[in-house]
Amino acid sequence: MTINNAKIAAVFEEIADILELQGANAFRVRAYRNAARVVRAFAPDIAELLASGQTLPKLPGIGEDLATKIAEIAGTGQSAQLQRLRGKVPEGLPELLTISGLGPKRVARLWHELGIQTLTELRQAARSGRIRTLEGFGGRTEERLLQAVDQLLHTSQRRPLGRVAPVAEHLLDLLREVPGVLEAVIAGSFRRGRDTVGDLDILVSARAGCPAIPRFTATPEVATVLSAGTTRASVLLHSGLQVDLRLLRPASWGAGLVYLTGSKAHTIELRRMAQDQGLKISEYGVYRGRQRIAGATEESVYQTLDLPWIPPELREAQGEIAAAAAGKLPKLVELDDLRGDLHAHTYASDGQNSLEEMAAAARDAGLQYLAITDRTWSASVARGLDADALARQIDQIDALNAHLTGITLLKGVEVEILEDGSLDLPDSLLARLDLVVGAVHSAFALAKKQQTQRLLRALEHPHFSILAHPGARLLGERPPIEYDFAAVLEAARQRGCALEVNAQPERLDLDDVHCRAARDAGVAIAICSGARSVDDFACLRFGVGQARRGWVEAADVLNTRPLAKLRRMLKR
DNA sequence: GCCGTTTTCGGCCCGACTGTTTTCAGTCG
Repeated sequence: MTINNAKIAAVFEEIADILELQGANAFRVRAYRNAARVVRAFAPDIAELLASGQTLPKLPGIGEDLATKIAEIAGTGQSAQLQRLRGKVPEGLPELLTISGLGPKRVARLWHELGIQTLTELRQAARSGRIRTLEGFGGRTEERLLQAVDQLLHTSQRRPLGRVAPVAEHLLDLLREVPGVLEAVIAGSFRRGRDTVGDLDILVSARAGCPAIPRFTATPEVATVLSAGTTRASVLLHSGLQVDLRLLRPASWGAGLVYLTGSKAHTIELRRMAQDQGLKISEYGVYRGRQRIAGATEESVYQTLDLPWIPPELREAQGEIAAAAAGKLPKLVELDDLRGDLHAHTYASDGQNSLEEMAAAARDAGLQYLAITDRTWSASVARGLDADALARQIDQIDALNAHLTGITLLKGVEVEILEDGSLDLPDSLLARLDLVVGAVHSAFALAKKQQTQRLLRALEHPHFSILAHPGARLLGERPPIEYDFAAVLEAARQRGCALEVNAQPERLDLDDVHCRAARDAGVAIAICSGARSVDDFACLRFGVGQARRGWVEAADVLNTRPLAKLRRMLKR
């Protein structure tokens, strides 16, 4: 079994859960959770790093003890501490912590006083009315727990950002119509552009007496009201999605935005800095003593700490605050910087529209060029292109370009990277194209070493231009393939190939962490829609968001180049 | 468990909501 960073993080999360159930010091628990977060966001594969004799660099929140534990897990795949802790609590107990409304104290009491160890036992106890017999637990609590268990069993956790966006924007429209509402935005991980969101955090700026909360909880989209106070409400939609609404006065708008946008780690870092300066930051403002000295805008909050405004996508406590303090924040790529799209399909393979329709839609989306990259014959899609069909499409595109205005089509293909790393079309044909996009769509479970060899061999093909969705993941459906990212990155750098950020909501691949590593390595990034219909160019914004989370600037992105320059780069 | 040009000990972000409390603990974000 290979130990990747995510697995090391999972060990720390489990240790934190069990310690919490044992009533351990809350800050010690936090240290483990913090370590899990830091390890997960660290791009190099730690197990490989250590195996190759290198040492783990100093990471924030990872001291001597945790560094030793990381080395143990990376080397042996085990944690003696976790083994020991697992013996102390029933196996199913940590899972109970995932129930909304149940924390460590209550779970521990349910276990000690009622012998509840699993979700099923919790449900039975609630149904039979045993929970309300405990001191401090009442009938309401019992009822809510029952609901929460059913909720947990019936809904999946995080959802792709691009799938939630339409719902989010609809709710904003509703809220903006409520009298007294001045502004409404989605904050939280949605605003930070994370690839998936667990819930929606809506922030509303309103005058006193604004009925936003009762109007919100009464909308037909709401299935269950979890809580509703004067400044805050929490609901479940029929889809199971949780939405939290927060009401603020205009004077607190900026402070509220900072707080509710997070991330939690970023917020904590800011609040700590404020403490050092004798200030206090809350969602209502920045205070010196009782006096509010800032808070109406986000800029005013950061300014009290002598920081420039930090783009939401960077707010992950990954060095952005230090960069801001040093005046070294990146100037992040924006949607408008994209001059073209380098990955799109037509009905020649698995797309739904013609060359002409795709060209027109791309032009309407503000693009100057569009690469047509249909799938090839060995793909598991109907009508994948063979050599003859691709040759015909090349001629069609040449003919079409002769009278297209405002947009240029580039000749490309999304070629299959076969299991052995060969491509399913001959180099002689690929040579006639403007660019070659290659991707893995099969044999996802190859061992890491073989998978790496496969990708490295593909990158060696003389006409290979862009490695599409390198991890081949599908959010919520398929985990990323296992491969040596550092080796692939180095090969791409040497060969002058780009790595794609595929903007399809289920892909967003490269992810943020790998975007940043690619940028740091000087490997070009291509932000592409992978469009299969004329509507799909709209998802480019999610790809841009992912790149922004990876600190990517316009100059790091292949398709921000003007066409002439792009052609020169592709020739190399 | 981490961290430190005021510290190697003693701190560690801050506030809202709920339920069952006669004043607050637990949970959440």
